[in-house]
Amino acid sequence: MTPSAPVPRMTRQRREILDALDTRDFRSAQAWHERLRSEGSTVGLATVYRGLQSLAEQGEVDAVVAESGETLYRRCEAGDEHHHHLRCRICGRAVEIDVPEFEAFAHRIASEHDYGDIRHTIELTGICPQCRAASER
Amino acid sequence: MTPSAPVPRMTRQRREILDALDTRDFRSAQAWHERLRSEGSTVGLATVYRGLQSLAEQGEVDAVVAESGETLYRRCEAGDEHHHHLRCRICGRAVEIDVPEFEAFAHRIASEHDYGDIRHTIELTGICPQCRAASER
DNA sequence: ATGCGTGCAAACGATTTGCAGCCGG
DNA sequence: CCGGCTGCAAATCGTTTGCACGCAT
Repeated sequence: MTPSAPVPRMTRQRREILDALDTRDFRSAQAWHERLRSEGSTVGLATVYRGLQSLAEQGEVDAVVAESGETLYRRCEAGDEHHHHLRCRICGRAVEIDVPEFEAFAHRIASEHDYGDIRHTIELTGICPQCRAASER
Repeated sequence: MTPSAPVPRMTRQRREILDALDTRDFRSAQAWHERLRSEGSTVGLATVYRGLQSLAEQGEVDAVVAESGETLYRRCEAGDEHHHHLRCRICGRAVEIDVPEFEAFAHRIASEHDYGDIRHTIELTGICPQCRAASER
């Protein structure tokens, strides 16, 4: 089906991006770029954008669109294909959750309305313990 | 709790925006603006943005962030406070669905992780019957 | 009268793209 | 060697904002 996209070339900057993606936090492309620079990398912002995009296509990273409209990325949990998160609206820290029943539910609704090629996003956000403590003083 | 936000003034352009919001489709602020102009209104783009924002705050319109990052709006179903949609990725047409079990689920997960002020977004997208037919020829 | 709402254009912030040179395969 | 990858800067794009003026209250 897929006309076999060319395998991305392994360059220094691509490796650096991969290496940087070690935390479990969602961060914007700009934030990742900033982090890379602060660690001595000379990678360009555009390259980080292009790299994260291609990694997202390969399923190497998760990408979510925040309410602000900016896209946040983080390394994907290896293997596990489909998952959702509970993300803190303040610090971005996220924990993975699973919504077993929901997958089935989505498809039932979809076929009920005769919609095809179903895709779903569940964004669960809140304020994490640390941020709650910080904000209520 | 809320320090009572001032009641929006009812101006010609605000009325026009309200009037235009008659379909059940999600559209971008720019799309609504275009529609208003094409119907003879002279309302400005910035005003449409400001108007839709304030309407969203009042709960008069729904706002969802598309994958592209742009915000889509449509009139809210009267009364019904919380709901979700199955939206066509091609034409934007959406049907309202409800996910009764999910509300409870969201709060269980939240308290499990000690997150507060929980908010959730469920975006169910697919290709509607018409668009499927159109695209497969 | 007062000051919120509006229009316009400039400002913005995130992301994308054109292009010349680099370098991994 | 060659085409994909990179960096940079300029270009887009959606959205926001500053400001002077008009109009709803």
